[in-house]
Amino acid sequence: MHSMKTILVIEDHEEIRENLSEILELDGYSVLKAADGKIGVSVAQQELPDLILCDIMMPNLDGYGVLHMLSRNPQTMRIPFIFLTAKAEKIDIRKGMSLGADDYIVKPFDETDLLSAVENRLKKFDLIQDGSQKAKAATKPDNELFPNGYLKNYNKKDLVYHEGETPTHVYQLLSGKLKLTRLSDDGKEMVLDLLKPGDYFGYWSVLQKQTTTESAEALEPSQVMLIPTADFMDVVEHENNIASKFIRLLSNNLLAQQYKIVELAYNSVRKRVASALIQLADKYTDDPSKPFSMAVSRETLAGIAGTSVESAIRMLSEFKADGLVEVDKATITVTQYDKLKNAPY
Amino acid sequence: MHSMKTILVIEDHEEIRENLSEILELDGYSVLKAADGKIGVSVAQQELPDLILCDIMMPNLDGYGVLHMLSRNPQTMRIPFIFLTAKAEKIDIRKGMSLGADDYIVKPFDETDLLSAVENRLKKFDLIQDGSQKAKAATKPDNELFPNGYLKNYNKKDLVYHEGETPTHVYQLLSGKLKLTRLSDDGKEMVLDLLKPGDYFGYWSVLQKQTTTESAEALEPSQVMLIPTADFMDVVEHENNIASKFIRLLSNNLLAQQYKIVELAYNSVRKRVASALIQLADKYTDDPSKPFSMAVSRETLAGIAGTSVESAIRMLSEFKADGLVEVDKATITVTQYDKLKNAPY
DNA sequence: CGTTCCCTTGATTAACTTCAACTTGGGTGG
DNA sequence: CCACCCAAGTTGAAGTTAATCAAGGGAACG
Repeated sequence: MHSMKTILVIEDHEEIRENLSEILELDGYSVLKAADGKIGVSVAQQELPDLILCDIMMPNLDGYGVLHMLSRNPQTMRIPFIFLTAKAEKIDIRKGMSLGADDYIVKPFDETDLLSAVENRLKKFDLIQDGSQKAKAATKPDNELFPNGYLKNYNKKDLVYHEGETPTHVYQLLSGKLKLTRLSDDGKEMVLDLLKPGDYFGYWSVLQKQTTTESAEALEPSQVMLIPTADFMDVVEHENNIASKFIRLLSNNLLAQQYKIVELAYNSVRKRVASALIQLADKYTDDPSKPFSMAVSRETLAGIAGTSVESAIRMLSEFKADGLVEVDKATITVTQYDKLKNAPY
Repeated sequence: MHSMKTILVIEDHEEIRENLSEILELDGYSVLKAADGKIGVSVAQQELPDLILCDIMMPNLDGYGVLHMLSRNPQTMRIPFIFLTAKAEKIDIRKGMSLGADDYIVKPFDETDLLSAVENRLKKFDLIQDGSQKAKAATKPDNELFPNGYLKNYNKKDLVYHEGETPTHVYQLLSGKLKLTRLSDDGKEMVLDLLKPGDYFGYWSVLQKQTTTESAEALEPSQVMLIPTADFMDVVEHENNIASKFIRLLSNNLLAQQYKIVELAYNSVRKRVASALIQLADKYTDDPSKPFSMAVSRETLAGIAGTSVESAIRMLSEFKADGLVEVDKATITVTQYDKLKNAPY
């Protein structure tokens, strides 16, 4: 498939390093290993691999340092560079991307994710001798829209995809709840949208042919259908009714976001938190008139409202004092939907 | 055309009232006149017109009062109600819409706009005996995408369309500059997007089949192509390549708005104003590296940044003091594009 | 030549974030 | 089962930011 590409793995944990190497070798790559940043840089400069996978947190020289040093050498600056990162370190992602990393893989990683990220980056890299792989017959069954779609389950806090990745799929949420979030420059998390079963997501990045600009995280155990991007594009470009379906979805999202923009610009935090609760209730209940309970972390709530966790909590206790909501541990119950919605301040 | 529909005009200024009546009568409507709100209400209840045009600012009983009173009477509550409003009274629009007005016409009004608004409302009203006007052959020339599009010129401050109207067209800006704005509940104006020649706009409302949620205002003399909505939908639904073009436009807009959301939620006003200037420069110049001058009112700038006019001005003078921009009357020149863009705070 | 609109600046006030300390609860390992 | 720990939630106090209110300047327009 690929003519023996060489990949350099820089990672201080032996177990992870060996695991990675094994996966890559099984897929037919030649693998170089380095146990810390310093070794990594020297190997990279001697061997000039086709791609580099590099951990961020390492003794001696960390991942940022490696990237920085390699990007100053003309011979190594163009080698595709993918960071490995632990789930927790949210803010780091932006830092790395701004330094010029090409992609991110979050540990613990999925085998498929890893290989497709690697493959994607290599493909993008040698676009010179490209252009020979868009054959594929045009046979589309009608009952199953996306024949190559497959299912995957996510647990609470799992990421379906991550800000800055190359999109590999388009997604449809089948069950559970997800949030789409984006980090600001100073690492605060803004919730762009909440998803409910049936919602498609992630397709805008595919349509714009750019890396994802937001992350998708499960709020509870969820089942998602993954549709390979090529599949999706194929269908959208050749099937009229599907195209217009996505046009409608897009314009719907667009209008919802317009509303959010105005709200964020000029409404008080109190109003925004109230609005966040309403949005949650609207998304996740059929009949908003009766009391609706939901388990939302304060952090998520703050992210929807676009405020600090502390402020969100303060507003929440105000609402509680006013008898609009009830709070029991993590469970928030909206008892006075209408009053909450129409509160003037 | 219409079987002698009756329209009631409630307006205290005789000149405007007569002018309106004349236009409507010429178009074949039967017109009733009322010189103030009180008279208007009694005429409406006696004559039960098919549609009511009503000024807002009036002695005795103002437009809101008229609407309120009529909406309490079962006989009159369903009569389509269109407000007439002077350009200045921005905030009033929301108030009226929330009271149940169906549409707005801004004075001084364009004859065509007036008649199409009236016609639209009447059409929507008797959807009972509707359904006999979607004939039209399917002949679409390829060179001219939208054969029924026509041109129209707008001067500075003119509105192409107005928040809350029923969309009658989809638009493409051919020359000039436009802003898309939306008012917050307390009447502050947020600029959702700036448009440059070539941009399509207003199509999202058409695709969602709902009234417009934003206004489009010319920032300088501009030429716009107006495409009837039916035409647009026809083309989008049946021509693959056009559909995918609009899919791309939509997803592009969507991503731009995501960015704006995060910025509004968590960035300082200083950053937002800087960002607004960058956005202006990016939109309206080909080479952002060289100094770029633009004539923007402080109000518009504040609207883009989502802040008060005073704050926008303060930031502007800070930038001036730092040598990043130069200001001469209304003309702002960005001299240090990069510094402005990358300023950390 | 007055009036209006837009811009600008200063002073005050209100809102919200940040920092820091403390509480609670759920889970884990001894 | 208890002790401990870590994460999430909560509260108070201090500090910052930006909106608001108020006043005045200057150009433009009739």
